[in-house]
Parts: sequence; C-alpha cells; structure tokens
Amino acid sequence: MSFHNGFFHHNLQFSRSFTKKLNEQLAKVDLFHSQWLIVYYLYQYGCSTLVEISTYLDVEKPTVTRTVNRLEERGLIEQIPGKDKRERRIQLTEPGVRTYQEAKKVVEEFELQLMTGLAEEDREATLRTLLFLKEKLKQ
Amino acid sequence: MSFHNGFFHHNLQFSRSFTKKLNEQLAKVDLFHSQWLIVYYLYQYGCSTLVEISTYLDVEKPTVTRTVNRLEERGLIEQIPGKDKRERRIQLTEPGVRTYQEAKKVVEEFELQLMTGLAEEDREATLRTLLFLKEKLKQ
DNA sequence: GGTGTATAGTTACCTAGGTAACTATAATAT
DNA sequence: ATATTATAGTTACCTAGGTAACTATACACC
Repeated sequence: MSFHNGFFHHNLQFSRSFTKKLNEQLAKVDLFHSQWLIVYYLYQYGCSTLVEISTYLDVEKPTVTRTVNRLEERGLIEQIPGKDKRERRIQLTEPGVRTYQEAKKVVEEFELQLMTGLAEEDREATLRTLLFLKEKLKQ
Repeated sequence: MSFHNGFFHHNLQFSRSFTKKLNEQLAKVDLFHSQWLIVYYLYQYGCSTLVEISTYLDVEKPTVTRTVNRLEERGLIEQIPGKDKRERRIQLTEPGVRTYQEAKKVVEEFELQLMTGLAEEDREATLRTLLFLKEKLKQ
C-alpha cells in the first residue's frame, strides 16, 4: 500500500485480526475486548469517572458511555455516590472482580502465545515506533 | 497493559488515532478511509469482484458489500457485466479515477509527514514484527 | 441430466469507533 | 448574587468491523 511497503496497511490489518482473535478468546468469559479494557482499568485504578476512562483509553466519551452501560446491565460494575453531581463514579462489583481475574488469565495466555518467537529487539523497536507515531499524530 | 509493556494496547490506540486522522485528511476529497482502500485496490488491480477485494483487504464480505454500495451510489464505481451471474464485477468510473488521483496525493503527504523522523531500522523492524504477528494470528 | 456441493453476494443484527448537539452541574468572573 | 464559561455525561446518528443465515448461481459427480 502506497510507497511505505504497506506499513500502515499491515498495521490496520493486524489490529483487525488481533481484536477479532481477542474477542474469540474473551468469549470464554463472556466479554468483548472493549469491555475488557474498561474492566482492566477499573481493577488497576479503582473507582473512576467516565472521563478518566475516556482519557486513559483515548476513546470518545459516547463510546465509553455505551460500553459502561453494558457492563452495568451485566452487573460487573456499580455506581458510587459522589459530591460532583455531574460525574458518574463507577467501580467493579464483586462479580466484576472475579470476571477480571478470569479474563486476565485468558488475555495473558493469548498475548504470551502471540509474543513467543518474536525477537526482543524487534518488539522493542516496534513499541518505540508506535509511541513515536502516536506522539506525531497528536500534533 | 498486561505484562508486555502495553505493546498491544499501544498498537490499538495507534490504529484508532491513525484512522481518525486519515479520515480527517480524506474528508478533503470526500472519502472515508475504508472507501479509499477499495478505490486504491481497484485502481491498482483493475476490475474486480467483491470477494477479491474482501480477500485482499482481509475484511468480511458484508463489510465490503456495504462500502462498495456507497461508492456506487456516489458514482465512483460501476458494474461491468460478466459470465458468472453470481459475481459482481466492478471498476472505477472516470470520476472514480479522478478521486483516486486526488486522494493519493492526500494520503501520500499524510503518510510521508508521519514517517519523517522515524529511524529506518525501526520502521523495518516494525514491519517485520507486524508480518510475524499477522502470520501467527492465522494459525 | 439430476443431485449435491461450493462459491458470490446479501440481509439482519451485533459490537465499536467517530462527530455534533444537547442537558445538567460546577466553577469562575464581574 | 448573577452571568458566563467549563466540564461530565448523554442522545442521535454516521462509518466500520464482525457473525449467522440466507439466496442464487456455478460446478462436479454419478
């Protein structure tokens, strides 16, 4: 694609394949990958607002609203009262924590399996490249 | 994210940011990035079927159907009759070719700008990594 | 030549990203 | 104290990916 040996083309294809396979794996614990990202964040950082999640994941607020609603309907998160009435502070419920723990195993196994065989310096160079490009996109 | 220094997490974030910015750029020529991919393919490979496009882009058939319909409504592609009545062979119209040429400039400028400053060996390592990971996902 | 199978494409419906415009509340400035 | 501005979140609607099930045509085989 284009004159960069399909660099960006391959990146997009990989992302699609990756989320597809990750969704297949996460189906074992009845989660979608976007739900997993929020459950992961809530476990690591404790109770949060939707804007905090939106900022961390770099996803727009309406998208977060929708996914959080699904998690709430499924009883994996709960609202906690706060001073600022605009905010919606949420945290994992007890079933939410259990789901996190199960999903974590699935995701770690999946990512580890995918990573094995990849040269360490290639992994580092790729991470460096992604961070570089992400930064450039912000300008 | 997880124990790989957020490798996959950064990749997903980058892909989202990338398509977002590319869509912004392609708005200049009134295209979305998924439409651009098909226009690009048709210009390079000539008249094609939807399955050929689907295979090349690694995107499911229903997705291709939808995007192709939009391109046809906009008059950028046209159907050409063929022997196999199941197939839908399409090609760029004359306005489609012009749109390709305009979009090509926009995309090349965007990608070039993004690439400048990236070390050559990092670019190569990243491409190698993406191809490696894509291959592993197919298993 | 009829039957079973494979292929091309579509339809319906799901998640997931985006923007624009809106409401409600908080913070700030005058 | 009031008016303005900023922030949190939602709603409506768009593109874009996916799966499952379907139709119609082509192919293969007996």
